[in-house]
Amino acid sequence: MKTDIEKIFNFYASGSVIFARKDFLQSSYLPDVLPHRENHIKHLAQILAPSLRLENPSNVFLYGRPGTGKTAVVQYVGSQLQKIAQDKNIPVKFLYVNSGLKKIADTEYRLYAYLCRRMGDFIPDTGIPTSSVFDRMIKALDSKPAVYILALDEIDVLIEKSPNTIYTLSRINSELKNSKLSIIGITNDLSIMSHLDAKTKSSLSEEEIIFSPYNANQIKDILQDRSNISFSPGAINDSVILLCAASAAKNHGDVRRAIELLRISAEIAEREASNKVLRKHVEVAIGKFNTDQIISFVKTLPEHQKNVLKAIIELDKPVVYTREIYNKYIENVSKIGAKGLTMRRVLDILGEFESSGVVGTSVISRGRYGRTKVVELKIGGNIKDDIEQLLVEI
DNA sequence: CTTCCACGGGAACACTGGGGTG
DNA sequence: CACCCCAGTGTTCCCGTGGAAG
Repeated sequence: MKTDIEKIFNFYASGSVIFARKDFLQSSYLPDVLPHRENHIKHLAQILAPSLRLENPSNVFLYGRPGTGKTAVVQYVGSQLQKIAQDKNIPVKFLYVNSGLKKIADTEYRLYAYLCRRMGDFIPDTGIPTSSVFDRMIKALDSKPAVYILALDEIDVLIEKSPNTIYTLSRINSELKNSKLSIIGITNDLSIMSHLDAKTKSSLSEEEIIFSPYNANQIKDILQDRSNISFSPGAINDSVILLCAASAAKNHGDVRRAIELLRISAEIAEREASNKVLRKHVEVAIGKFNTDQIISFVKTLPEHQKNVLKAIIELDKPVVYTREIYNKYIENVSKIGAKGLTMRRVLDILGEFESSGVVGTSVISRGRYGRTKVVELKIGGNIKDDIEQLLVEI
């Protein structure tokens, strides 16, 4: 026993034989080269270039599925622009904000407050009217003449929560006397624009760049590039990369997923004390990837949501109707003397489950017997047990 | 054509955690 | 200090509506 443990620790202590630079496989890592996105980079650079002559660049909208390089392209072009502006002493400021990040910039107030802070004006998390935060933001932006380029990642979150924010931002140049501001909107939700009025829509998307999913070959190239710098020589071979690429290509060409898959595979290999990553490690990683996602989702669910999910699982039928779920749910919670939520709320919770892929739903009309939602659990048999176990403890 | 029942949008509310002002 | 104002979240309440069985 003791020697086993010693073996494990010694193995890790002697350094990794697989990874050379593991941090290059982290999703936060921004590579110097973005293969197969040369045209997008050029296009965006052309749009933003006028800022270097202190002209206001067009607003741009970037569309594309997750993991198609939108964020990387924006950050890459933005940092290059910033660098050149700094060298030549031109007052161009590139501001990247992820407006999907909870509690940071996902509401009107928080976005303005965040921007103020970036500009050095401290704004508390709450307590001040939004309009005065807005005024302070304008003041900060206008304090010195500059061209600001504001990249709003996951802008769909913001649009959905408060279309008003986007409306205001798209008109902000009439409030600014000395400075100018252009917006880069980044989203993977193509339908989101329907929340906006025609004027705002056209002003925001003066230019549009579409990011189509990578195909398996392109993902392979990207993985190859990335593994050259991340792994020790010989630790990884083409067939492993191909397998990761194929799996990700099947999932809408999400390259982030491909890289993560590669990393997990390598971690599994390392844990098995193998000195190279093999196909079997990737196969394990693919399975682990899917289960891990659902399990961590269930783990972080609030109590009410857990109870609803529990009701669905306990009914144990291929498809269930809302009424059945609700009755079961009420039955369960009243057993522990709790009150339980309204039907209306449960309906919304089912909607939340659907958007996270745990269930599939569709609305049908059963004629005389009214309208109902058909709910189908999308959790496979093997993880279902794990999840039931998680839910028992509530 | 009627009838039924949940769907789903929207308003309103409660509550939390935090202002600024006198 | 007390007091009222502010934003955000999760919830309830209200209600018009879709659409196939009967």
